[in-house]
Amino acid sequence: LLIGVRLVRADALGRREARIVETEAYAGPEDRASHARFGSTRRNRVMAGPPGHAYVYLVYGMYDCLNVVTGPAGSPGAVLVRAVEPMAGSELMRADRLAVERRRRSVRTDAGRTAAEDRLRRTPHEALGRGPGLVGACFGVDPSWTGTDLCDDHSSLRLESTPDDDVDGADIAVGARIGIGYAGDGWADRPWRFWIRDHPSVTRRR
DNA sequence: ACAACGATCAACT
DNA sequence: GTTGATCGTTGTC
Repeated sequence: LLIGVRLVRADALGRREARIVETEAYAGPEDRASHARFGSTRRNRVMAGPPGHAYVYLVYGMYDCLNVVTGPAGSPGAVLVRAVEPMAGSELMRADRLAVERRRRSVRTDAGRTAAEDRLRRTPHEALGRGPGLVGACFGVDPSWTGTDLCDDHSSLRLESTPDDDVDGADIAVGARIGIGYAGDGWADRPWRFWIRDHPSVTRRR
């Protein structure tokens, strides 16, 4: 399980670090909610590769979502990082989230501009990475990051764990995955979403 | 070639 | 509780 593990991006810009507090599991072709459900394609082919690599895709035309490939090579699967708690480098996270807002506003009317920026300025620390699209924005990743070896200490984007990251099993809540109603009975309600109960950085109920 | 549709978020009522 | 923004991927013709 990835809950409690640190997501780290370290490069010339600096070091950002966040604790994973919410995830969702996606399986292979049999999972009607998984990107692997159509077999191997150019987009998802990394899902069938060796575990521990990044799979980043664009959703709704504007949000980049980060997944960690799971399972042995040949068995496609991935875990979506739905939310993180910032631990270090939150200035960089804010900067990249602002960059996303600026990108959006270039095709928007003047009216919405300052409102979005002001809101980000008021966004509390623990809410910076509260949502899969926001995780991607905080870490400045896009689909070109697909294939990055997250288990390699030399990768600028990687996973790290420390003894502090051990989570008590009793603190982990389980439920249905979000935003996959199209998958149908038996898959849409499959309890493959995991989060730290009552954690402030976990996405809210809808 | 073309049309439909999301593993979302924020701003509305 | 509803809706608009925005575009690559996928399935269909």
